[in-house]
Amino acid sequence: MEKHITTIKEIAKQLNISPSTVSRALHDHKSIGLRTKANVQKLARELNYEPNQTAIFFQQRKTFTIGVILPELSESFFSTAISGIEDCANSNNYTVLMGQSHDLEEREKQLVESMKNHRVDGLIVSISKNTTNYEHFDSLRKYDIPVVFFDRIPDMSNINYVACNMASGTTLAYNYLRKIGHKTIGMINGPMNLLASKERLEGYKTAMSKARLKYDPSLVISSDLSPENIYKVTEKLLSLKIKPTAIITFNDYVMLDVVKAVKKSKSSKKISFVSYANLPISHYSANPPLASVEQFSYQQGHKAMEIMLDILNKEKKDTEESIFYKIIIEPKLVLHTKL
Amino acid sequence: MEKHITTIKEIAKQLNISPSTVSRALHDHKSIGLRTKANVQKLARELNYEPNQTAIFFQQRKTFTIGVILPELSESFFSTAISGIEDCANSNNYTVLMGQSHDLEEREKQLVESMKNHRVDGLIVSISKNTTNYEHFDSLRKYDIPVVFFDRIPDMSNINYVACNMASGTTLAYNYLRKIGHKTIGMINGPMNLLASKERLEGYKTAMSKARLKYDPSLVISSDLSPENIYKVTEKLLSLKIKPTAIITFNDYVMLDVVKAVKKSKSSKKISFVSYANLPISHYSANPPLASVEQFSYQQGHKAMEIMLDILNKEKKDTEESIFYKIIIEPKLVLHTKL
DNA sequence: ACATTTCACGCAAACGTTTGCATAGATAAC
DNA sequence: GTTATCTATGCAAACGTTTGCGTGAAATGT
Repeated sequence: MEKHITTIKEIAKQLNISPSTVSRALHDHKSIGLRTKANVQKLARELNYEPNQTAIFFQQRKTFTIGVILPELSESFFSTAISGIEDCANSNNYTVLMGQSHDLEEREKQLVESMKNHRVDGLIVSISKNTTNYEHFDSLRKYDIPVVFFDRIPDMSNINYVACNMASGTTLAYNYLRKIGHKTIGMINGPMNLLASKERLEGYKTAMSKARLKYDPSLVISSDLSPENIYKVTEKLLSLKIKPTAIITFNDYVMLDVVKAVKKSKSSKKISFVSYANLPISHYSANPPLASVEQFSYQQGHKAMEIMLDILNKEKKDTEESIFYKIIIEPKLVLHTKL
Repeated sequence: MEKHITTIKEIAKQLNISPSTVSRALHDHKSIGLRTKANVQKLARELNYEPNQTAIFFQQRKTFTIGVILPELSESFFSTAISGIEDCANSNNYTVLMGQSHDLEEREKQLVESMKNHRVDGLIVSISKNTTNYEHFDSLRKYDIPVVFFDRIPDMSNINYVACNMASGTTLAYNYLRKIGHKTIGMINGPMNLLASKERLEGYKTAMSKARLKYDPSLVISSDLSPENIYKVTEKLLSLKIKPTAIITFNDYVMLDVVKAVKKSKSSKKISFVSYANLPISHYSANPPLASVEQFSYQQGHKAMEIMLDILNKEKKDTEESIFYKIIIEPKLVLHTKL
């Protein structure tokens, strides 16, 4: 393995032709003679020529790279989602540049900056839960870098996104619990600055009003998703005069903490759970949810990337019509059978 | 937001100085006068100058990008590991280019190729379990792209790697099970072409020989990790004359399938498990393992990146001594208390 | 006052590839 | 035989940045 790196120039020199001819020959350009084309391709193979992408990226002002920023890779929802993104990207010859914000706005900002400087062709983002300001995404417009949000999306109208309809998911969950006999159904929600929390609440209310029931605010409690806080709000829920017999939890991680809290409280009654599937094996757990709202994380990621490709291809044709893609994925209620 | 992108050349023209001076001024080069330095920096800020990394990458033959290839992002072991990689990379101004092989050798090859063309500065790899040939990594030497393997490492000597000592982990597991009274301890291992499987077997044997026990091969069965196969080998293990009262499983995913199989078999005896922690919440499961061998995935990823940085910095000094980093992380046995 | 050093900056090449335009020769059209 | 068309190729610029080398001018030394 000689350490020499073959360039177009060298091939040109060896064949006594110009670099442009070599370049065109390698691209199978029609204006190159069959003879030279064959010669070039043969020599390229012999010398083990490999195009220098960094040069091409620079020259073409296109990197075939998509930036992905998400809160936490170790959260299974996101790792599954990025898996979908990567699969779609890869089969379209794009690669994925990745960064985690760890739910810090500052870090998210830095990552956007970094991605921008890397000249990614597009950015797919699930925003940090602590992000309140979205200005750092504005600067991307200058470079024509489109942004597609998924799952955790900012509350703005002029954006592309793909997300799951948490409202209808919650309605499904509520209706299911009623159907199997529960009368008092509580909910431990997330922080209200998240759209996802608002939607859950909305779905909860919708289900009740459709069933002509009166909404009792004390049955729905917001938490900041920290274990301590979840413990506190669970106690609060269990101390109500009319205790819930079933609880809808913001997600599986929350459920696990709620289960713990319930155990500690030594509540005599058995409480049923419905959760949102962040964890692939939540139904293996000791006190599994009766059902989970499936959010199709892989599909969300995949779809986000599809949208991105669409946008990038549209851009080429320079149709300056700013249409925003807003894809809503309908969640499904998955019933868990006992093992 | 005007769509104009400021370059060094423009700053130069506006100030009537040369681009080289601007470049140096922005880099705080000592040979630039304080006056001009200030002027340049002021104008750069005003015009919102942002360096074009693609140009820099090209010029410097350095991309500050690390490629990461691993089998499956949705496996929590790997998503946690890449989280560690990314954190370390990010705090050292590197970004991460990511690809999953889905355990396919062909795909892995393509990814290596792609990463090479992207001119990543280094490559961190956990090889696909179906990879038998490692030649595709050779071509990286030509570009001086160092490779660091982690967790799933090829059986070669001239490589850098960081991995967990599965042998001693298994010994720990075995000894623990003996200590709490188990006499017949089975193991459901992975495919023997994986080093990890060999090590587990080795650790199993070591534990036995240290305890002056005779190794019974029928108690240790290899599986190909597919649910069907796991089901089959579990049945085989349960049909032995002297049935195991405890089973060490290759990892948590395997354990879940084994638990299922045991349930189906309606074996009267309760079987205890010890597993290797791939899943963060395996101990929440209905039939949780008594203990898990903690593999420190985050730390493995982080360490792999640290090694990479070390190699890249050494390279700069051009010391042509090829030393290979071989980092072994000692696993820990984590005992699970019942919820 | 002259030699020498230091300072502050500019010139130009280089990194590898692509592409619009020009052109020499060949072929075809009339 | 002249003009028009086509084929196959080369030239040179461009993408934005960095850097070795050169050079006037100012500062320092004697």
